[in-house]
Amino acid sequence: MKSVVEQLPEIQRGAEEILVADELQEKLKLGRPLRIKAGFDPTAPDLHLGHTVLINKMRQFQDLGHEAIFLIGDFTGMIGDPSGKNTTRPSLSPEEVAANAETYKEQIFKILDPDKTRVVFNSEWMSKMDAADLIRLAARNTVARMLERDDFSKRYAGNQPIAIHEFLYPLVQGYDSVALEADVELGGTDQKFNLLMGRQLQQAFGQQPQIVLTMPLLEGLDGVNKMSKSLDNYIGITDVPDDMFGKIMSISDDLMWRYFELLSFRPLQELQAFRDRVAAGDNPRDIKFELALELVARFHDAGAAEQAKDSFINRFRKNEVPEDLPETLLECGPDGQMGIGHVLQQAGMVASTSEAFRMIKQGAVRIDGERVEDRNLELLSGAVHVLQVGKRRIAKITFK
RNA sequence: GGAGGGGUACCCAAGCGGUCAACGGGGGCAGACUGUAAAUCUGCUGGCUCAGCCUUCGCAGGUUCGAAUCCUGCCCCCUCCA
Repeated sequence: MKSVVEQLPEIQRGAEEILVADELQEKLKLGRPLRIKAGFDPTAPDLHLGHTVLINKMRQFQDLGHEAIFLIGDFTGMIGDPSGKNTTRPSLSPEEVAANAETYKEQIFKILDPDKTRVVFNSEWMSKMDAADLIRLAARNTVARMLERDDFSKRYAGNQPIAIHEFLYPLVQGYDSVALEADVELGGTDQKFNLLMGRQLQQAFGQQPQIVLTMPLLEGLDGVNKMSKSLDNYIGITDVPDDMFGKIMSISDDLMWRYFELLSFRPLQELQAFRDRVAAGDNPRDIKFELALELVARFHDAGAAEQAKDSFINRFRKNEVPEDLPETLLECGPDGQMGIGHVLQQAGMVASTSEAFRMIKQGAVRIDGERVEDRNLELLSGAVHVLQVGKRRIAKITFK
């Protein structure tokens, strides 16, 4: 195991806050593997790069010889995290939870070492807790303390309802740390309150309090809002290589540096070297290629990454049509033809035929590279065409 | 329980009898310019069998030649009082 002095800077990389840093040093000095806990919601097994900021940090701890505990909050999921705007969530059946857990494993083990990862469910201990236990747990805290929390206090001040069970969420999450005897808990900055609750409860239960390490929330493709599926500004870790590569290339230059910091495994000196190159006049696009290559290789492999880069260059720099297009088969009517509006709509390239006509009017639609001017264009059965709407939507369509 | 204010398209927000498929802003999409970057300019942003037609302004009725706009009932939200 590396020395404390070697470990510290790596642990601090990208971290927003470490509470309390001195205590972390003390724990590291123990020289034993620390138990690193991070909790995940059981309802969203489709991970995107935003989630991986945390998982990367777990991986880093693993590499330093510590034990990563991937906690699936199947019990907490029944409550619904009050952090942010969420109000209620559907409760999941045990089968659904199990299925989601499998999906999680498939995805996280692209980053984490399966042999060094413990996957646990908090229903394991929470479902054994009876009402009396729960009341004792609740007695460890006060309403005033709960109201310190930002979203609660805002809602309270703004006359928004706060259901009593929402107070239980931080308590349960905190109790997870007690049950696991966690040494460190990782979470997004929005989780700070919940993470600190773990410290408090551990102390109440006579344990050494865990270290809280918060990571920033990664901005999505728009560069403003946090990455999330509902805002459709995400890069899914199961995205196919071409999509993933393309999405990374579409982020702004400013955002690129942020992604490098939080997503890349490159040493900090290398990142500085990239900045120097751009400052010296290099095209930031070429640096962005490096980022895209690294990330696509992580979730697929190096060959796929190179291929994605080639097809990106062919498509957007040389304006060629990519080789492996999504193919669609459409069936023409009895008259053996189909209007362009319907084609685009049925191929899922536009939401409605109205939108299709709008796109044509704006010069966004191309067939086999030729811009479509006539909205009454009919395509004949037996034909095969490559259709494009704008720069990003493209498909090969066979007419039957 | 009482008094007042409000529910308009993805979001904010005008409109208060016809000229409203509904001003304006945000967001999004598209075109130009580029590096599928940023910035900028332009256009679009309910649906359809698309030079026309159909359905939208919390819900259900009503008045009227004509309603998002007026009337009645209902639902929901906010503010103040108890």
